Order: sequence, then C-alpha cells, then structure tokens
Amino acid sequence: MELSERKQKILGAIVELYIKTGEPVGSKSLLSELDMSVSSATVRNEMAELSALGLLEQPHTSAGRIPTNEGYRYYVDNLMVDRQVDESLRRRIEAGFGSGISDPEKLLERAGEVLADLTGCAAVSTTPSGEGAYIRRVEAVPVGTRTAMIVLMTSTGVIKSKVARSDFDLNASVLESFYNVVKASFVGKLLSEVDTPMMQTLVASMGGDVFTLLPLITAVSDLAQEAVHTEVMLGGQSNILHHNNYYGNTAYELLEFLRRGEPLSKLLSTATEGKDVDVKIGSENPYRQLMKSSVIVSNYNIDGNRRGSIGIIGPTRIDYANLIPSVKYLTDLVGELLTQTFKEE
Amino acid sequence: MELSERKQKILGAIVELYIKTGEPVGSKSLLSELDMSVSSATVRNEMAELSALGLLEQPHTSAGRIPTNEGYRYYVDNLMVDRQVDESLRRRIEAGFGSGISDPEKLLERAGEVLADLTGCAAVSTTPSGEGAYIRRVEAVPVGTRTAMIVLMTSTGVIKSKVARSDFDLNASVLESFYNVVKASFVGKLLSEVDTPMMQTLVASMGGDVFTLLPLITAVSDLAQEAVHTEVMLGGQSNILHHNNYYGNTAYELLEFLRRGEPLSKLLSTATEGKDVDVKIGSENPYRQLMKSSVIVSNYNIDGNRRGSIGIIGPTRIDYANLIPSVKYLTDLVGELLTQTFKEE
DNA sequence: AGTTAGCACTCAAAACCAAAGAGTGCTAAA
DNA sequence: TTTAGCACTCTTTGGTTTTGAGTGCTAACT
Repeated sequence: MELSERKQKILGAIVELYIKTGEPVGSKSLLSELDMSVSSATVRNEMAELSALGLLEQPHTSAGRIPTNEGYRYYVDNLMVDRQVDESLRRRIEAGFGSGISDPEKLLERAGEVLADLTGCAAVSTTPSGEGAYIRRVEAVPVGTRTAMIVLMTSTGVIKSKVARSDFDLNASVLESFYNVVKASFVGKLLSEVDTPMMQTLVASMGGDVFTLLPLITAVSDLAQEAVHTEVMLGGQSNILHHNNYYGNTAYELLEFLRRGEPLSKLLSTATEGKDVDVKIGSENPYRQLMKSSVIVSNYNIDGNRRGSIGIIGPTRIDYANLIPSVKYLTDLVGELLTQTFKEE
Repeated sequence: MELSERKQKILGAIVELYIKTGEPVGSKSLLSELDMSVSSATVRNEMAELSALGLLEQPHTSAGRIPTNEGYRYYVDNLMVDRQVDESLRRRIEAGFGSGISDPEKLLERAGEVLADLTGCAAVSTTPSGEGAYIRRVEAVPVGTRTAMIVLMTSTGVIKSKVARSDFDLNASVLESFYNVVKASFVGKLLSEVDTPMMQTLVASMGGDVFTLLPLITAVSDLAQEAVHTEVMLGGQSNILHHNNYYGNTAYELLEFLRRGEPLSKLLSTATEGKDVDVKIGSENPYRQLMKSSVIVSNYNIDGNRRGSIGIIGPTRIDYANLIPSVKYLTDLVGELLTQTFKEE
C-alpha cells in the first residue's frame, strides 16, 4: 500500500498519540501536536481517506480516530523507528538478573519477571527446548534401601530429578547394571529418541534384570519426556489489570487463557519463524482471547540454535517503538547467558 | 458473647444468605428464606440489636444488613457446622494429583492449583520448611573439564542443584578431596548450621585445597541456603477477578501484594500456631491489602512435624462452611503423600 | 413482656433530560 | 488543492425525578 508522505506523517502521529493517551485523536488535537502548515480541514480529509483505506476507524461517528489493526501493522512495518535501548534501561535489565542464576528454568522465569516489570505487560517465557538436545548424564543416588533419586542432565543444562522406588533392594550390583543400561541405551541419545517403542524394545531385551531395574529405567524415561517438553512460564499477570480498560472487560478471560500453557506454547513456537522479533497485532493472533491484544515475541539462541522464546502480551496500543527493542535486547542477553554457562569446555 | 437462640438463628441465616447472594439481606427477604413464625418487624428488632452488638452493619441507612468481621467471626466460631467433604470432591482432589509427583516443590505447586480450581479462590502454598532438616547427600557431577553440577538433597526430599565453575581442572583427585570435605563438614549437618561463620572457619581450615575447591564448596553452601528458605507459591490469581466486586476496586493491589512472597510467607508461618485450621477474617489480617479478604490456612505435617502451609484467599464472604474442611482435607492429603514418599526405609 | 401492623422517612440506583463539547462531513469560496 | 464555515451527530456530564427496598418508631394487640 502506497501512502503519500503527508498521509504517512499523519498516520504515524495518530498511532503514537493514541498509544500515549488512549484517547481517540481528532483533527484539532492532532494539529496541536504536529507542526504542519495545513488546516484541520485538510487533515480531516486525509483522515477520511485513511479511514477508507481501513487504517483508521472511529468508535462512533462524532469521535476522533483510532488505528485499526491494519493501521498498527502499517505503522510497525513502515513508519516506526526503533528506539534505542538506553543505558539506564540496560542497567535495570542486567540488575534484574542477580548474580549467576545457573538453572535455566529459574533464569527464564526471572527473565519473564524482569520483562514484565520493565514493560508493564504480562510476559511469557519458555524453557530451552529439548529438541536436538541429548542426554548428557544420568545418576542414581540411593536415598533408602529401596529408593533412589534419579537425576538426568541434558546437553542444554536442564536438570530433572525424580524419586524411583523399587520392590527390591538397590544394592551395588543392581546399581551397576543400572549404569550399564544407562550407558548403553540412554547417554548420548537425543531426548526425542526416548519414546514408548524405544522403551519397549529396551525392556524386551533386558532379560532377568527387568524386575529390579524397571522402576529406575522408567524414571529415566519419564525425566527425558519431561526435559524434552518445554515449559511455559508466565509473569506479571497483574499488569493486565492496568490495561483493563483497553482489553474491554475481558481481563478475566485473558488471564484464564494465559494460565493454560498449551495454546501459549503453540503461539510462541509458531511465531518468529526466521524473523528477528515477531509482532502479532490483535486479530492477527490465532486465538479469540487475544483478539484485542498484541503479542511481541523473540527467540533466544543457545550456541546459535533457536531454543526458546520470550515475549510480552499487552493491549494493541502497546508502545511498539520502545518495547520491541527491549524484548529483543532481553532475549539476546538470555541467549548469551545460557550459552556461556553451558558451553562445554 | 451470649446470644439468644433466635438471634443465633437469625445471624446464621443472614451470614449464609449474604455469602450466597452477595446482596445485603433485609428483614423480608430473610423471612422468606427462613421459616419462623414471627413477623418482619420482630426480625427487624432483633437485627437492630445485632447491629448494636457490632455483629451486623448496613452499607447505608436504608439497606439490608451485612455481617461485620465480628459477625463472621461469631458465625465461624459458634454457628457454622462444617460440611463434610463429599465423595465427588475427594475424587476431584485426588484426581488433581496425577500419578506420583515426587518433587515436593511440584507437588505443592500442584496442590495450590487444585485448591484454587476447587474453591474459586487464590491459593498459596509453601514448600516444606528446611527448619530442622539436614543435608542427606551431596553429589558433584562433572559436566565439563572445569564445571560440575552440584546436587544437594535434604532429609525432607528437597533437591537443589547448581552449576559450579572452577578455574582449575576438576580431576579425580580434586573430586575426591571435595567429597572428603563434604563428608566431614556438610553431610548430616542441619541446613541452618550452614551459615557465613561456619563457612569462614571451614575455608580457614582448608589450607592449600581452597583455591580449587572454593567454587564447589560455595555452591554447596548456596544450595543449603536455598533449601532452608521456603518458597511461597501462588495459584489461581485469576479467580480474584471473579470476586472483583467484593474486593472493591482493589483487585490489582491485592494481586500485587500476593506477588511479593515475603509478607505472604510471614502470614502463613505466623498463622495456625497449634490450631487445626486458621481463619483470619478481614481486618484480623495483619496487612492492609488483606483488610477485605479472608484467609484460610492449614498446615501439613511430614512425619508428624509441621513443615509448611496451604491456604486460600478470598473475599470475607467466602463459603467458610464448605471451604474450611476442603483446605483441611487437602493439607492432610499432602502431608500424607510427602511423608510416604520420603520416609526413610 | 413481647409481638405486630402501619407509616413516615431515607437513600442508592435507575431513569430521564438538557446542555456541553469534541469532532465530523460537506459545501462553497479562495 | 486547500480552507473557512456550518449544520449535524453522538458521547459525556450533570442535575432532577422516580422508584423501591428497607428501616425505625409508635401505637395497638396478645
């Protein structure tokens, strides 16, 4: 869509003013913000044309204009200039991560909280995906005569642990055969390879040990499943209430939607294929509950591989120019931290 | 405070009706709910006296009555009959805990979610306190030449892990001396004994090993700190919006308050000294933000020792008769599960 | 005594109405 | 193409009235 330079200027100003104030902007109040050597009538004509193009709309006939989703889209794609993430903000972000959080889950949770505080939006983050990760190590730590804590560590540094209880004593020889099985069949395997068929053939091939070892082996498999499954974390829910007005009265519905991890996880994973930062505006979102919200998502990479996402959810009149760079900055930082902490040396 | 039988009946009915409808109850509507062979005027007289006693109040002169905090208190202490937790509810609770969650943190988080869903309130739960718990086991699992994952397990089954990185290679002899130090100075110690002075004397006594071992030892100490510190978890925040009306317009403030763990944690720990289930009504709560809320808390025991709490937060017109037993039932169940899973055999 | 019918009174909430004001679209002149 | 002017629209605001549930009090009744 080609727009005259003046139309672009007007559209941009309307979007930014509306984002700032939340009030529909009329021709007069627009002129007082913008120094243009034209009259309000001229602006009105331009605004009428922008409405005809579907970029602006009116809540009712005698009100000012607000951007449509398409209006925001045009703004984000063509008009917006990314604000730099300024020094003080950077410091706040970095201060947000206390000294060395090494657990990736904790780190991501923290990242979500920091982002929520910073942006005044709800924030979501996913733990590093187990896709492509392999099992680096498995340990069985006896805690009783018949119980052991199974600890699994992945190549991405995720740790999962679980208590396994057997009907037989877990003496040294049992543990030894456990480690043999682990070494032969688990260590080095991709997490995604540990599935039901794999387990079935493994069990079938185990012979007599199966009764003593089964609970332990099952625990390992459970942990692998857990580790491959990325977890979605949510922070800053209360911020949604701040935007209450702009969400209509559906704040509750939105909160309920965000509580359910699955749709969110899908949302995050389908977003940002290739792109740097993905912005979905209002009805561009695939879920009914997000029709009045905008979502800004970016990926973080560990060692160059896309491993998870961090994003924020706010009203469609979210401050794109400032927040898109913030999200980007944070995800890059998280990626660096995780890469650094878990680089094999 | 002594009340005539009729006053008790009236007070009880008002409380229950108001809890059900949320509307101030007047003399007429009360009579239609209650079969009493007296006229509305008589009821009015009684209500006026109950108001004089501070048990009822009126939002404005020409409205019905609602219970004061003292009114609720009298109801809870004297009038209420606990409803039995019926079979179907029990099944829902038990179904809420999928098969064997062995990680106590996960279990408590789940318990909070279950309770929130069940009661329609926000729910809080604390992880088992490390008070009185000792270090059962420490493992160092090398993950690179200079990094190791330190895993600490407590006597209450809590697992904490963390990556430690050293400036020196972590070969077998380093690990051996690490295990020696651990065995001598950590295993069997109470978590609370691992504090700064203890670490200082330990480091002072270590001699030459200190440079290679310090990062590992520090990690152990960090983990002990983490483990002794109970974590507060919050679930069902969105339920608060359902009660929005009854909280006034301060839903946001309440949510913000609940986000901060410290005051909550204090609240839970000071509550229920000795008692079975503790109920704090409105201004009985020590925090301004909870003045319009009621809190129902109960403790769970592991192996007979009080280890943590689970509770719900709702409007003062919460359904005490049903929810108090539910909270009790759930905490008992959680205690049983945790005791069972982590009993030393 | 305790109870009840009756009645005047109160007050929030709903309904109604009027005026204000911001903004528009259109027309006609520059 | 731009602009001044104007009639029109529709929300917002504020004030007034009506309604209705509920009260407290008094006087009669049991």
